[in-house]
Amino acid sequence: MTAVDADPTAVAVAGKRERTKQANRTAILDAARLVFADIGYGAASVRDIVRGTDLATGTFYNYFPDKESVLTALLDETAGEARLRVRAARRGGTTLDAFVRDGFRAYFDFLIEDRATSELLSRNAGTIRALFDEPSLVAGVEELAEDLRAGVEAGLIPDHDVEYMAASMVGAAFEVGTRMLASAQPDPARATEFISGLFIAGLSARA
Amino acid sequence: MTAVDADPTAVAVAGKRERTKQANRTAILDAARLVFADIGYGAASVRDIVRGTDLATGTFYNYFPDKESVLTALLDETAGEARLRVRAARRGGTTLDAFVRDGFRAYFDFLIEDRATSELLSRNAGTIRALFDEPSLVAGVEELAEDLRAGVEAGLIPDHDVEYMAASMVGAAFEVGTRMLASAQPDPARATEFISGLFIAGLSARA
DNA sequence: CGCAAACTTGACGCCTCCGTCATCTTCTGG
DNA sequence: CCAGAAGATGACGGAGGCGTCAAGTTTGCG
Repeated sequence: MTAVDADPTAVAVAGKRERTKQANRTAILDAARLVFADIGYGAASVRDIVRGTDLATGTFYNYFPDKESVLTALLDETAGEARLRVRAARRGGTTLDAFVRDGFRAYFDFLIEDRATSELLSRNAGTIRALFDEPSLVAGVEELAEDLRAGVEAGLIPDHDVEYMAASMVGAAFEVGTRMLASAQPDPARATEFISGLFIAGLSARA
Repeated sequence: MTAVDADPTAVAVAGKRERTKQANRTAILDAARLVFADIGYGAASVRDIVRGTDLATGTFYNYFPDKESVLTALLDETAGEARLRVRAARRGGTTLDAFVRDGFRAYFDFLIEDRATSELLSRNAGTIRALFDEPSLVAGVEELAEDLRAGVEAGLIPDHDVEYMAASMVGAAFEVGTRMLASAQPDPARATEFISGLFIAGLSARA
């Protein structure tokens, strides 16, 4: 905030008003991500979020009506991107091997790149699932199921129960990802190798 | 409580004092299981638990010092039993096939038998993991890892990364189990069949 | 420069939670 | 049957959360 203003030649890309608004919103989201990951969504209060910020209580309510809408924004903006990336990677492949490998790899890469969001998700997966029926990585299961269905129809993927395939892939990736992050030197290539081998062989077996 | 007292010939198996204590403790645990599953551990208050009971606030503190110790008791007493069952089933087998199949089957059976606990666990998995380092189904990953390690040494199980094997099995079972419970007529045999096939083939592939 | 609009601030009223404890009720052993 | 122990009860003081809003500050613009 001060450092940015220090250079008088810096042209205001947008009005100062607009820039501050953006900064405040981001500050709130960043603080919330930390708090939710740390003590969990349920235990967190709006005050906890505000405290992670240099804003006043009232200001919070200028940006979000309540705690839940902060979580929603967080999921839409950050986790939503992860979903897109994973899906794009998956759809790039034209073989079972590529479909599986590229999808998992994109997911593990994301976990490492944005650990704050990873922690938010793993800490609050149950709550997120309970709170919304639709969204987030957790219910990205649906997307996987869709893609698997398409793959099965195209003859790309063996014809097992699509729901179960999706569930097992997401569940395994989630848990293996957590394990990977717990290590001192997370190695997404190794994690990808393990889990891809598992599913490629596992799914290739006849129904 | 009234019905039990109605029969004057019913011999007090233990003093009434003792029986009431047992009943109160159970009432608190039952209410807590429901509340935690419903709104999540973090959002739950001691009052919420007490309200699910016909006891007074003060009585709660005669049984547990705080919310956390209720969760601990719940996990020790109920989920602990699940872990034992799964482990016993798994260890009964002398082939990879039996090890995998029986373990998964015991887990899925448990999910169906004790749905209240299942929901408690899936809703609060993240919190439980964050709260304790050691316990519960969630960290039953450790036990699986141990058993897998033993299996690998005995030549029963192919030599992949044990941590990753355990993580992927637990993660996949968790998610597939959730899916199974969501169905109108949960079929543990079908779920077991799917996931066993996946892992038996997937793990049998060379390292 | 100066004023209106936009935004921030934090104190306020209301509410719920926490853990305690004096008091009342129930049980038990003699 | 009774006295004393065991336990249940719920009101209480203290803490902190919620969402609001009057007052103050900053920005944009003519």
